[in-house]
Amino acid sequence: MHTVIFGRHLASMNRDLPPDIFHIATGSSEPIYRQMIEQLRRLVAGGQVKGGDGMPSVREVATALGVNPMTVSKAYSLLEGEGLLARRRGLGMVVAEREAQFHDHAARLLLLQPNLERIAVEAKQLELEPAAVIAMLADMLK
Amino acid sequence: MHTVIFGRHLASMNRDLPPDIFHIATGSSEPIYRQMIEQLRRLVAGGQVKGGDGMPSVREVATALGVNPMTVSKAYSLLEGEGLLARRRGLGMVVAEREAQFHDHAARLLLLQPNLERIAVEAKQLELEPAAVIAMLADMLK
Amino acid sequence: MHTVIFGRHLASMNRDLPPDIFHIATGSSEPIYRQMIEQLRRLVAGGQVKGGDGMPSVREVATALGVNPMTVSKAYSLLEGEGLLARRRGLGMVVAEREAQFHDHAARLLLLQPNLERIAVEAKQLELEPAAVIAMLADMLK
Amino acid sequence: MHTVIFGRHLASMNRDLPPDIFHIATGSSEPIYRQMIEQLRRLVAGGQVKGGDGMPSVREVATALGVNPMTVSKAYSLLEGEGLLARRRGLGMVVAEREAQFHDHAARLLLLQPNLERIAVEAKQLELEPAAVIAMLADMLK
DNA sequence: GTGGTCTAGACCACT
DNA sequence: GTGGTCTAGACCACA
Repeated sequence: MHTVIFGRHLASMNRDLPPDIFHIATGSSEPIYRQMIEQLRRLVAGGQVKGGDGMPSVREVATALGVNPMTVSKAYSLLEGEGLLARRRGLGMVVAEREAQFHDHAARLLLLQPNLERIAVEAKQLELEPAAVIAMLADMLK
Repeated sequence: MHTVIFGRHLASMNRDLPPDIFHIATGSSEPIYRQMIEQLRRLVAGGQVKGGDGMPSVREVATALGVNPMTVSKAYSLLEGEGLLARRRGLGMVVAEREAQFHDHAARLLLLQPNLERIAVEAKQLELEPAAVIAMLADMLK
Repeated sequence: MHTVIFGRHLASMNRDLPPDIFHIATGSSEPIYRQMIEQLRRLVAGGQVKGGDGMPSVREVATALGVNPMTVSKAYSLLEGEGLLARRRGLGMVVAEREAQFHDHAARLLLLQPNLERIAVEAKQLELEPAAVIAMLADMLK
Repeated sequence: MHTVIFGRHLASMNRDLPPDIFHIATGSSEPIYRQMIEQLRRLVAGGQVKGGDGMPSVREVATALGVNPMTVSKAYSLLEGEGLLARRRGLGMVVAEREAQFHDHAARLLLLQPNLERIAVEAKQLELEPAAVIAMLADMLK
């Protein structure tokens, strides 16, 4: 799969992530490449994926997901532009060391904040009881 | 705020709604017409807008929002197809009497459910403490 | 080409830039989309293109340059991600207002700095006389 | 800096070059093998490296730079094809005697010319004052 | 009309 | 083997 000829040249590459780290909802209106981007962002922020981890190759992911390699490539490129992935030319992509630091709990919570705010606005427009909304969310989080 | 342009004295004290009942985030990735549709649905379900209320004209809304009249027209047409608005020939759109009934609290909560579920999924991927997420939402709902 | 139906809906759109603002060296090893990106960055920094200016459409540029629309689209998308362009959905791209501010002379000089530093390193490795290098550059800048 | 590993006493006091004569920017978009080629060309033209000097082995350079030996080998092969390096069977590569002559100052300046022209073009697109550009370069060349 | 997404396939550069 | 670039063409959503 990824034959290493000279062991020491990828000192920073920890492990190769499996091609099935991405889970795509093909029915969703959200573009495939965008689903991939947001998933990887969360995986990194949550610590499931660490800096230096070797990403599965574009072709591997493409076959695993049954999508066109260009679609995967687009996601990778955008993640590279974002600083989350780094290219090892001729070798593949790795999770960037600097950017992919653990976010602490507070930082991760901040990532959810804008989405929570949207919920709050909608709940108010619906004139819902705060307690009922909170109870529903609490139930889902179990 | 609620300036009445043409006093329309009909049965059951209904009002003419102002052109600024919609609040559009032009920067959002959500289409304008869809923002309008969902806002009106919530306003009706929450009771801020009642059956028989007169909608502002396409042109009024378009200028108030700085949006293409075609976009407003599209939203109105879809809401009409949905049964939430009704066309009164020569008089413009009014909120439909039959469809636009108060939803009770449980029904309104159901409208929020899918969005809450998205939040729950994201919170789990971020490995957030349920208590922290709930506390944040509770704070926003005050 | 760009028929405006209702004049007031694009208050911030100053003028439509011609499709030939880009000059592509097809022989270059530098990718087409990257040439476009760097050219627009410089045009904005230099003030030749201002915030609010309407970009020519993807299809116009593509035919003017004789390249695939997707190539132009890629450049536009990356420039949007960079904040230099903004999408007006259904209407096309405009130069972003916030990002596309005049750079003053000092700021523009900073854009050239890294490239100049590369030159300096190379000149030293070639053990060139500073005066000769400077004279050559001065001649080219006339 | 110039540590001699194996004293090789041949005609015309030539040295063994250290494995760290190359300085690679792995983050650069310029390919590693190309960086190596251009650096060696400049070092030879500038006289820091002379005909007959012994190049460090592929393996030495690869480990010193943390680069794949194939990459170093590719650079060496291309430099050999160019005539700048020569293969001494069983002894490794040496800098070629015939090709690796001092370039006089004018010839070396010519090597820098294309890069300077790129700078000039960019400076014009940025509408920079020639004097300011020249001053900045002069400062760097000190 | 606008841009966005995805597919299929070819070719290239780098390691 | 790796990713990058470009083309050609189809389909969609938005205004």
